[in-house]
Amino acid sequence: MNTKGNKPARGRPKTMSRDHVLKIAVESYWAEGPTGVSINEICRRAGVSKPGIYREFGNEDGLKVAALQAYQTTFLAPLGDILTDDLPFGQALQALTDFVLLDHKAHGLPDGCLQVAMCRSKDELGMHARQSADKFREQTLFALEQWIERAKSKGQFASNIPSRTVALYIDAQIASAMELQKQGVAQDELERVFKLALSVFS
Amino acid sequence: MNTKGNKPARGRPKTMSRDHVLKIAVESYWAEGPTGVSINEICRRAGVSKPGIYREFGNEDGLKVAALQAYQTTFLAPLGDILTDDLPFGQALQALTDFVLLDHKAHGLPDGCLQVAMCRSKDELGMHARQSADKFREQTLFALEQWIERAKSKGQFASNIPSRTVALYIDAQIASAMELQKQGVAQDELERVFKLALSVFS
DNA sequence: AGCTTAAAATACTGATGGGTATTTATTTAT
DNA sequence: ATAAATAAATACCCATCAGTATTTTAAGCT
Repeated sequence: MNTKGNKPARGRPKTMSRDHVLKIAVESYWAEGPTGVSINEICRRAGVSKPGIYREFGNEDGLKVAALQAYQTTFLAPLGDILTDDLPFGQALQALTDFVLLDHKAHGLPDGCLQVAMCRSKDELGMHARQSADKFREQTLFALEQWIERAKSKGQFASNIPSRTVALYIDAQIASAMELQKQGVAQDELERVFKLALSVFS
Repeated sequence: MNTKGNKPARGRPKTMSRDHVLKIAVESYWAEGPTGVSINEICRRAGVSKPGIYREFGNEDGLKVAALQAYQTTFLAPLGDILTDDLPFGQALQALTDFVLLDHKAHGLPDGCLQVAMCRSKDELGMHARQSADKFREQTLFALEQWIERAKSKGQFASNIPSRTVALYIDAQIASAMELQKQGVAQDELERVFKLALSVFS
């Protein structure tokens, strides 16, 4: 909430930057998996003491929740926008393709998707991180579903396949594409695969 | 190789069953992930001492290799058969669907796919387990590719999409379906999603 | 200056991890 | 009987983990 907002009346001034720690945590969990990095290691990388982390985030679960939410708002917001912007269906599909083909390596960011990774390693996570991941997944599936519903009602999606089914399918295609990216599949190959996946709609 | 084949001339007779330990290991890694269960825990579950495991499998990496290979031959062989049986394309697609829709829970087995899980947690694995997972993945992609090539040459697959692209796509659909199963998605919903995925070929 | 407040850093705890040294038990060969 | 061989079981080693108690440092307040 406040990284700098209200300075307390007295006491030793805070030197640890919550945002800096979060950035390190997001990139670490993103690159190495939510269970692949320890708090000790994150402390080392962020140049911060362990009690500092615990004062700021409570416990490991709290850090993971904060990292996941930071990831969601920073890197997954564009996806939500595409689905709620009410674009013509074909245009939205193109935007989806662009989103998926974003070359993270070019921006110095890991491949893959932290949200997907958290969902997958659900049972090695704390309660709150699990809940946060589940909730976001639900919201995304719902947004996909509503988007398909709208496309149907606008006559841009001619099919009697249940919207929920289509939502699950598209969600899976996005996750798969990001997985392929992580595996090092070339961008043009990735594009062919994803466009093949979307070709079910034409 | 030999669980009982050659009995050594002398020494205390072996009581530990390699197959029993492997069965426990496969199910444990399958259900909880290749990094989600420790050797200590597998010892407990198998009712076997730790040095016993190390005598039999060398180290953790060796146990994972053995478990993965047991999984591959036991549960993934049918997939390979479908691809090499030279069935008519439509029939092979149906067999693929049946394979994916196998209800593991009904057989008391975990959902998801250990092979896929191993590939995904590659960088938390030992060298040999990683190599074994990679190799099997390559073989599967190659089998898929050849299968598509054959369908093309038989005129049952009319498209100019590269076979490698199609192979990556189908591989992703199988993995996605197993992931959905693990998430508890209903069988009929799963079937709709998978058939939607395969509808790109008709 | 001295007191209070709060964060930083160090050092610790107990549990668990992978892996192993050592001892004990059970067999065959002499 | 005893020695050799081999597996089983116990007990251990050291690293690392999540989490915490304790002390030190740096500020404001009086």
